[in-house]
Amino acid sequence: MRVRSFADRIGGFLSLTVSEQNALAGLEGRARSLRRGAVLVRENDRTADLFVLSSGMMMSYVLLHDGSRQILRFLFPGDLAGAGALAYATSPESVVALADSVVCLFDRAQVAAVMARHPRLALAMTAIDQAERAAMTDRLAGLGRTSAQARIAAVLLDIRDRMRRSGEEVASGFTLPLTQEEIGDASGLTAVHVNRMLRQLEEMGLIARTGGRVILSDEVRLARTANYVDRLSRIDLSWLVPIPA
Amino acid sequence: MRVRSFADRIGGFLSLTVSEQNALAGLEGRARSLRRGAVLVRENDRTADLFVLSSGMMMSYVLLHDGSRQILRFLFPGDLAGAGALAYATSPESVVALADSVVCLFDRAQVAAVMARHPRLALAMTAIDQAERAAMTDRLAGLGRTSAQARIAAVLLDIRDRMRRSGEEVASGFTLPLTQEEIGDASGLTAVHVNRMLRQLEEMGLIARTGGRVILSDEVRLARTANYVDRLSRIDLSWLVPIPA
DNA sequence: CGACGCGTTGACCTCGATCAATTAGCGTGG
DNA sequence: CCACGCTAATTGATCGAGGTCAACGCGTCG
Repeated sequence: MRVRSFADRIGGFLSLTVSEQNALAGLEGRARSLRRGAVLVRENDRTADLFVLSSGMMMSYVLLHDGSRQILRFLFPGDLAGAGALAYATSPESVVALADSVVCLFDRAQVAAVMARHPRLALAMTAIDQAERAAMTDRLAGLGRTSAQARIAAVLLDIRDRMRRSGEEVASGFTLPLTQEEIGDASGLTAVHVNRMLRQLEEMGLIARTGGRVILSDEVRLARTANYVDRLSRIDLSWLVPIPA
Repeated sequence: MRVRSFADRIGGFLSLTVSEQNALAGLEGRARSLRRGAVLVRENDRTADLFVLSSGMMMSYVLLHDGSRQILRFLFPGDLAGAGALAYATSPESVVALADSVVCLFDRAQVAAVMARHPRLALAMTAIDQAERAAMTDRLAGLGRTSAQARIAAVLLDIRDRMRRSGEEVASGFTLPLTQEEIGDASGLTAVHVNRMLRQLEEMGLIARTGGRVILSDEVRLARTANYVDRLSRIDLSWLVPIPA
């Protein structure tokens, strides 16, 4: 199983000073293991913790009054989540494990202290968050303005890229760790229609499926139909380098 | 015309020290006036600036390959935008003035410097950003999972609350500074359907319209049908207070 | 074996899109 | 003051993407 720390993630965008590395190492908080399906945070729970997913896979979502669910984000090793705790006393979203997972919890005061001492880390964190925001706006545009087919294609590409970034070896294909209902809740569709769109993408030759595995056969056309951009890969922190502590 | 600085906005959540006030005052950047319709930033433009809207009203949006538009956010005086510059060399979104407006531009290096010197401001900025993220997830859930009627109701409530926060006196009603097409591009609907939903809300007695003015006649029912939450009003930074510089 | 969750498929329906036409508001020039 | 032209709002008719409902297959687990 792939394991990633937050230091690994930040280090991927910025070369860290020893002092910064130590700060991040010292931050490694309370570890907690979660079984598949276990709920880490429930919407409106009182919470003061942020966390980094160390291994496994999780998702965050909100529930609407009629019981329907909108999945906001899939989490992979190295991802920071729960940052809502910086602004709210209670969580604006629920977080649940999609696979057996391990998380590292940090109290927001710890996070604040590290940010105060290491401005460059604070800025890197902010920048990564901005990239996630951009990814979210892409999803917003997808839900508001694109076809069911495009949304499914986008989900597939997004998960593939996030798996890769988290250290998984994803060559041509990967095992989709989601039910079609979950894909639907992420893309604003019903499970039934997700099924039809997967079939359609398959018939068009853009993907192939065998068992639980998905192969992105024609990434170029897939990315084009999805309007997809890998926001995390475009991060440019070069302007930040000349500002050491 | 209402004018708001970023200091006003942050000060609304946190009592600032003199040093912090000075830092924000010193940050007030290059002012720039924009006519209604003027484009401040275009998607993929090279940019290193963030900005605060001082007066007027703007919006950010992205364009899809087929030419359709998704409005991401409406900006009111005091709102910070362009934070994508912290992560990217080119803007992930376009920003345009919806009314004659004035903005204050800051280079990201300036912003970084202030954040480095004033950790509490950095955290407050981060927290406000988290609140905007929460608002965006609400919109995501709205687009993915709610009816056209609910989305329109949400847009109306959102704009009302943002106007209020920016200092506008919004009693029972306000002048909607948007075309129905813009409301549609914000909510993932067509202008035609926006029109029908406005009429429907009117017939249901939830809103009233006279000329360009909208009156939210039954806020309670409106909020219920919209699944609406005012994220900015729930920010709780009390935990931050005990960490002075 | 039976219950259950998930995937798959078909039949049908609805919400919102699309197409089209009309009306209202408003600034401009005569 | 009025004719014109443009943009936005409004309304009706029709279409279609995606939802809903229902049935069935298949694998897993107790």
